[in-house]
Amino acid sequence: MNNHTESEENYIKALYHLGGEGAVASGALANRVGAKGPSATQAVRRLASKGLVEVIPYKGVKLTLDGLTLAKHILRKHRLWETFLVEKLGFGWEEVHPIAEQLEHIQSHDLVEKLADYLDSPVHDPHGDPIPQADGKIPPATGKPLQKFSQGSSLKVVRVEDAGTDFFTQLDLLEIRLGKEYTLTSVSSFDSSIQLQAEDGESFWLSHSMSSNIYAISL
Amino acid sequence: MNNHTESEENYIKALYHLGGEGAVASGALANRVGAKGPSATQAVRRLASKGLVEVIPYKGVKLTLDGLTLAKHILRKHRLWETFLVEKLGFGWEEVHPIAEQLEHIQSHDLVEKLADYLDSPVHDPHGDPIPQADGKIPPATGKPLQKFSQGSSLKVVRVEDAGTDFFTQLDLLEIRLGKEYTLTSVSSFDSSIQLQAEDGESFWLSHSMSSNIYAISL
DNA sequence: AGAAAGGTTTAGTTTTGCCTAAACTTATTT
DNA sequence: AAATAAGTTTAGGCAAAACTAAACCTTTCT
Repeated sequence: MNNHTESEENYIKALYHLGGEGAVASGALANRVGAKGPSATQAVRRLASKGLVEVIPYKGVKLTLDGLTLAKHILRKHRLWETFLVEKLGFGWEEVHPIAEQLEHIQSHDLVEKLADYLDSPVHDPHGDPIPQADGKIPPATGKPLQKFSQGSSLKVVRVEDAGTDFFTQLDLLEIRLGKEYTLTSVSSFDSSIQLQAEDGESFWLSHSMSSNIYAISL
Repeated sequence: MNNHTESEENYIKALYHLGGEGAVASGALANRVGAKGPSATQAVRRLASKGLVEVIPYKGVKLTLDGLTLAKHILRKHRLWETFLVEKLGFGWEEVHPIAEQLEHIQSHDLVEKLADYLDSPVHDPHGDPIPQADGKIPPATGKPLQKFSQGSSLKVVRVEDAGTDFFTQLDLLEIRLGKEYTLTSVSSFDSSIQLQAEDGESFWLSHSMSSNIYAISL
C-alpha cells in the first residue's frame, strides 16, 4: 500500500506538524488543512482503514509507525524541493513554500534520491529547518530564538520561522540571512526589542515579533 | 479560469496529441487517457463548460483556442522537466516520461520560466522533440526517419520516438545518441533493415522497426 | 432500402473529498 | 448535580471522475 492521494498526504503532513508522534484533535487537524470538522473526521477514517493513523473517537488521532514514516518522507521531499528552488533556480526563500507544497506529492523514489544527490545531500533547507534523511533520521533543529540571548553575546543566525511574506520582506530589507553573524548590543526592557550589530559595524533594532521568529546559535 | 484538475489537463494533452487543432473521436480520446468511452464523454462535457473544447455530438471534439494554448503550455512544462531530469539529475532518456507526466501539472508560472532559464532556454527535449516556447510558438520538428535516407548519405541523429523501454535499451546498447553522426552504408531490399557506420568506423545493422523510430538530418 | 456492426451517449452506481445542519460527547461552570 | 458551552461525529448533499449496462446514432454491407 504505497499509493496515497494528495489529500491523504496533506492530512498526514498536518498530523505530523501538529502532534509529531502524539495525538491531535480533529478540529485542529481540520483547521490546519483548511477544511471543516466533518471533512477531517471522514478523512481520518480513510487513513485509519489504510493503517496510517489510530483514532479514539472524541479523543484524538495519532499517526501509526507507517504514518510517521510517510510524514517524514513527505517532509523530506518538501524541504529538498525548497532547497532546489532557492539554490538552483534562484527563488527567494519566501516564495518557495507553496510551490514545494505541490512538488512534495510527486511520486518517484529515484527522483528524490537523485535530487538529494544533486543538491549534495543537504541537511538543512533554506529556512534552516532540518531535512529528514533517507533513513528517516531527522537532524536536530538548531538554534534558539534571538530574545533568549543575553546582551553582549555573539551569535550566528541558523534558522527562521515561516511567519509570512511580510516577515521575509523585512528580513531581506535588513539583509538578514542564514549564516550571518551578529553581536547582541542591547535589549529593551520596555518592549523586549533587541539591537543587533553586524560584522561590518552596522546595527539595527528588531521588534519582539521579528526576533522571536529568528533562531541563532551562540559563537 | 486558470484552475484545472490533473484529469482535465490529461484530456487536453491527449486531445492535442491526437488531433492537434483538428477534431478527435471520443473513443480515441478515451483510449489515449486510459479510460472507457463514457468517462471521456463526461470529461469532454466538463471541458466544454469551461470553454476549452467544442463538441459536436456523435462527431468529434476539438480544442478551442484557449484549449490549444493550455495544451501547448502543458507540453512545454513536460518537455522542460524531461530536459531537467536528464541534463541535471542524470536520468536516462527512457526513464523520464512518467515522472515528467507528474511534474507537468505543477502550477507556477514563475517556476516554469525559472526552470527554462536554468536550462538555458532549450529548444529540444532529450528525445529531440521541440519544446513549445513561452509565447506559444513551437520550433519545427526536425529530421526524417532513417529509412527515408538513401545509401551513402551522411546523417546526424536528431530525434527518437518514444517506442518503449526495449527500444531505448537497444539504442543505449548501440550507443546511439542525439547529435551522433553516421554514414548509411547499406540498405537491405529484403527486410528494409539498414547498416550505419559511425565516425569511429564501427558499423552495425538496424531493423526496420528500430530505424523507423530514429530521425536524422542529412549533412 | 433494411439490417447488422461499430462507435457514442445516457442512465445509474461507486469512491474520494468536501460541505451544512443536526445529534451527540465531553468539559466547564454555577 | 444540572445546565451550558465547546468540540466531535453522524446524516444527508453535491461535484469530480471513474465504471458497466443499456439505449442511441452512423456507417456499412448485402
